[in-house]
Amino acid sequence: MATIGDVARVAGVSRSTASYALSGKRSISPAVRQRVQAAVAELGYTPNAGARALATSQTNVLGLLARFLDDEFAPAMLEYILGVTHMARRLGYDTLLVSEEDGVRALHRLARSRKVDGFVLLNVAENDQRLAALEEVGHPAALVGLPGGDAGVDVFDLDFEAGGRLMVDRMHGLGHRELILVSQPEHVLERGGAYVWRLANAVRDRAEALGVRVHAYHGAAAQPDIGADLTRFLDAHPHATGLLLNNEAAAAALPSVLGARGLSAPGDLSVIGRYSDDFARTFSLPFSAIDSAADRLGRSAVERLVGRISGQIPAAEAATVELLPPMIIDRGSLAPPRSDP
Amino acid sequence: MATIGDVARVAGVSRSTASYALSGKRSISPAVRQRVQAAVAELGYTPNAGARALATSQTNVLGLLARFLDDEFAPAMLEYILGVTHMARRLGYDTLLVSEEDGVRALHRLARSRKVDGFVLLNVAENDQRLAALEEVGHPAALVGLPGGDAGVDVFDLDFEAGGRLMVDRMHGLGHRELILVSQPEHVLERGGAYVWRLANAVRDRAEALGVRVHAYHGAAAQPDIGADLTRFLDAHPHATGLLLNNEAAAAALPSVLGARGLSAPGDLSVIGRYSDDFARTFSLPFSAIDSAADRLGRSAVERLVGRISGQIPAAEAATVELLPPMIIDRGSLAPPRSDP
DNA sequence: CTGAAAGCGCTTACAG
DNA sequence: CTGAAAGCGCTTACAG
Repeated sequence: MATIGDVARVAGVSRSTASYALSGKRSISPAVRQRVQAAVAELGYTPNAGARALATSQTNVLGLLARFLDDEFAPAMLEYILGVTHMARRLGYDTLLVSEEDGVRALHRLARSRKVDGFVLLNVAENDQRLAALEEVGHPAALVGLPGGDAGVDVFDLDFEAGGRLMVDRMHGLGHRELILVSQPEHVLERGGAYVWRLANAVRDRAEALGVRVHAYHGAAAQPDIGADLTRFLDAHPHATGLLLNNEAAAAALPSVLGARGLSAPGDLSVIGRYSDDFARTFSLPFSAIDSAADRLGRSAVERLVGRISGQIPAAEAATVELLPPMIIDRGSLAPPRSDP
Repeated sequence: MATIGDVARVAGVSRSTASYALSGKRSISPAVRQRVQAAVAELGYTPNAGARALATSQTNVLGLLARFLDDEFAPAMLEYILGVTHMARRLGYDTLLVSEEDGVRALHRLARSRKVDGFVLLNVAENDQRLAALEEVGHPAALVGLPGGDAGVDVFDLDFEAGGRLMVDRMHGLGHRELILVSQPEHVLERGGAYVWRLANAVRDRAEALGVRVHAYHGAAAQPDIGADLTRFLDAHPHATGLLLNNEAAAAALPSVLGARGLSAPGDLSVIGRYSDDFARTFSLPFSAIDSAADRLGRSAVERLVGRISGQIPAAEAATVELLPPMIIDRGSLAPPRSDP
């Protein structure tokens, strides 16, 4: 493998000149620059990452800490991951994907070994153990998911409260006065999945303010339980005309459940979900939904993180919380309630 | 951040002794070893990865080259990825996830910069551009997916031919004599998704040998097209009693399609799919299926790759092709055909 | 059983 | 505008 020494020799300059010619950190005569570039091309030179990391204390690698939970919807995680890897690459970074259980250990290991320049944490919980570790190690970081207290680092998330309000407003505007809300399982919530109650509380408050009845439930996160749950909820509230879903599995199961009852949306029931457009396409979900914008959140987190690492965002600049305004992607499952004869 | 020099000073030994005490590469008096270990614990010492990589030419990082295709089923990829990251970590490696379009470029970049010790290639095509690049760079590698020619590196895949035979044998054994096969879209095949025709051809040959009629189709990879496709296939062959699916989207869409027709499996139609258990659970698919064993394939690939990297598998040992025997996970969608009155 | 020293391949003050 | 040299933090022959 060619080294900078080889490049220097071929170009007939010193190693430092070769290095500067490549980094552009000091002015170089055009002739020399040309010779160096030619040598690089001829030798297929690429700097040794370890040597460069040792010399500069920069790795150009980001640590991506995913957190997979048994009772959550794994495929959704992939979109965040791809958002992160794509933006990272675009900005000149590679991504170390960490899926191990013990995120705290991983953070310490990667930070202390200087394997990465910063971290993106996915699926951040209300009371996330990893935040304390993050503070200890002192690496730059960005979170996807809004934690409870002050994180001390940049945070990106969908505005789930606004999402809850938006769901109710839309239904109310169409004339619906009795709704069913199906959230993620209580396990998710107890474990710190704050987005569950943030949306649910917002739905409740807004509904109350508007005089809309809401029956709020937690549903299972997988089949066949969630199908049975949905059937039960629909049985219990025959006069409900709108269904709000903050639970991917419920959305995926709904077509069969409606089919089995001979119902269709929006004819018999208006439906709003909350999931990604990708998810909708993959599983043919014909329901209007608030876009979870996973890809975009991943990208934004990386953009900001790299800004911190590179110093483009001054260290003094306080950490921000960026809550993405929810947007409903219309797939035709919303209409005024059927006026019963 | 503590260095080996700090450890040496605190332990009262030389840097080389500290290093050897940690690596165990030469014998160390128990007393010294103790002091070094105590110093490590006290200082929270972790070796600097860049420095170690520079000194040893080993990074303890694996490059994972995923390949996401528009018309393939992305969530399935996640299982391979997790199989890889989990086994890698267990063996002391981190995983660099590469999702960029141009896999060939990425291979060169990572190999030449010595950022990784070896590569796992996912979703390998019949005629995969990345294989030539792999040979050029000379890094150890393992493939998930069987390419056309001789890859020159270790290959892991599901035995799709045996899978095709197994599907037909099972249906035939139950008494079915007319089947419909729904494969991935032709795009997938043309692009080099050899597993599509490997399974399809095996189905055709076995069926012919057993005197079973098979209507073979390609179906779309997403909704709503795949739903329409399925409906069309079922309409065209009202006497078919068995359905073989080598197409995840088709499996996901089938419950609604059957529901709409008032059909159920296996009462009206026996069904065998080919997807992972995880997929079945997530989407509540009630169909018996050949397990795609993504997690296991990812793990096996890493195990072998690390064996090559570490030299535990001698370089002289020829590359192997490991085809996993297919296994049907029974979910109750298989029964003898209804004896029409 | 242990230490002093060279070397891995870069970058970057320092000097001219 | 360019070069000689130090230094990043490890590992590992070499020497005792």
